[in-house]
Amino acid sequence: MNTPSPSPFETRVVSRLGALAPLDTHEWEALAEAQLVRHRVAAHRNIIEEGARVTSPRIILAGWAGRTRIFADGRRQILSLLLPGDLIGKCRQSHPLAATGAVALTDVTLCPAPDSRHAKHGLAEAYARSSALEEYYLFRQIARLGRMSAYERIVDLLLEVRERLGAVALGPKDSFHFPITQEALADLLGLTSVHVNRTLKALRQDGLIDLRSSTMHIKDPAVLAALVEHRPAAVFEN
Amino acid sequence: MNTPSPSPFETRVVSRLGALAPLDTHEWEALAEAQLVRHRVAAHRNIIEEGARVTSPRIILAGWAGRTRIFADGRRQILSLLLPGDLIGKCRQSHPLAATGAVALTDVTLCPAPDSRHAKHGLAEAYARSSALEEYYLFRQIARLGRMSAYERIVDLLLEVRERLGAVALGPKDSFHFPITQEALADLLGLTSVHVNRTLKALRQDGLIDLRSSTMHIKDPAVLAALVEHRPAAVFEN
DNA sequence: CGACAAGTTGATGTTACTCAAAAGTGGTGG
DNA sequence: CCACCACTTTTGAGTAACATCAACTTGTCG
Repeated sequence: MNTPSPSPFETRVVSRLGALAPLDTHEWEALAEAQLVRHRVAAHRNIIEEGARVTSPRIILAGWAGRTRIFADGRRQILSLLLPGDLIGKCRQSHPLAATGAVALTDVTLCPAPDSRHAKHGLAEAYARSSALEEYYLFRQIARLGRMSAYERIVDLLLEVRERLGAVALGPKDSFHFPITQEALADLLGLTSVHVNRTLKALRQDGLIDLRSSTMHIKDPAVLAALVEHRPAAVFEN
Repeated sequence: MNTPSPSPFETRVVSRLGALAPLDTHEWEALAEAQLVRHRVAAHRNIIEEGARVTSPRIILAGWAGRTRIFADGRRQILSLLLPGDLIGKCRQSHPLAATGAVALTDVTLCPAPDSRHAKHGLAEAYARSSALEEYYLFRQIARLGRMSAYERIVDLLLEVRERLGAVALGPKDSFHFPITQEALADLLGLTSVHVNRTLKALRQDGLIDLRSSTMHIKDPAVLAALVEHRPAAVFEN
């Protein structure tokens, strides 16, 4: 459960927060220290049970997770994707009403998120911005599910993941690790895994992507972006 | 643009905030005063343009509105419903990144939302809770779009509206004013207006609802709730 | 090498979309 | 009060997108 020192990769992950707002040395230290207390969750395991009491806030150091809503008959909707650097467990709202579950889509490593109340303004600011971004992606997810075809949904999601990972873990030449199963992808995009499979095949045949052994390579981001009229990341000033 | 005194109805609307958190007399006064400055937006008109600069926060006194995302080819997705008593324009997050548009689905009356910074803790608390609720409904909207049939989507939405209006404007015997067009309903639920029409017909034939001249009557809420395994409003303890 | 999860493919069924037109509704001005 | 208009609702017929069911194949890991 504990590992001596954070890897450079994970340090980079936590620094996503630093990119969201300037942090002072005290806050950087708090983050570095937080990383020493790791917690791992195996793929397919729940990180938070749906309807559970509020847990203390955590940061995802590695792996992909998702907020989930499970139906009584077994249907599952992944409400939103949680990627390395994302906060989970909601520092954000004093009233964590939205008791959704969270599941590890791959093996996931977590660490506690430093309390922003004991910190300077910077960390609280970073959390607030992270939360604002999260809301932006929720709206995007709604538009995707409500008004896009299967083909467009996948394209739009790929662009979103690329954008979100960009700050953290983008590989060379627009390729990145894409470890999610087609089953999970289906639950995220409101489709069946069979249809996801066929649609990915179509994307490959159209020469838009190259997906092999969990590595996604986007051949031409601009072409994808045009398909879903994607405006490059709503940049926020200040 | 100004009307002398708030009607009892609208007073009741603003009091939704009072139901979310206890307010002191000073805050009640601020709310009462805010209502004197009205602003009307006709149906189909935009309240906020998509991508516009942040506007000052407002409260919906009357009418229905919706956050929107418009696609270049004309497709429209209503991201969320904004009902009387709801806040619009986001007091909530210091970083209003999510620059969605907002459209009046019916004639809408607005008033400015009192600044919570000048107020006691109560008002800020009420805003925070309102915002937490909003997030809850966003998650619900995602689950609806991603994993429910047209029939279920409408049922689930009706229960949500009933629940949200309940605090404010529920008529006698589970009937309430339901002024939204089938076109707007379609854009909200990710369907076409034709299919919404047919599905409403099915709901009527199944004896679940009675919808005449914009008045929705739910015959047996429990039956509807069973159809979508609806748990009665996530009540939040202090 | 065996076992199990994940990916792939085919055949068929269903839900929801599209196009098109008719019928209802409410508001406005003569 | 009626005639007209625009908007909304309703209905029909044909189609496309996606789901379902059921194999079979390919990886992965012990």
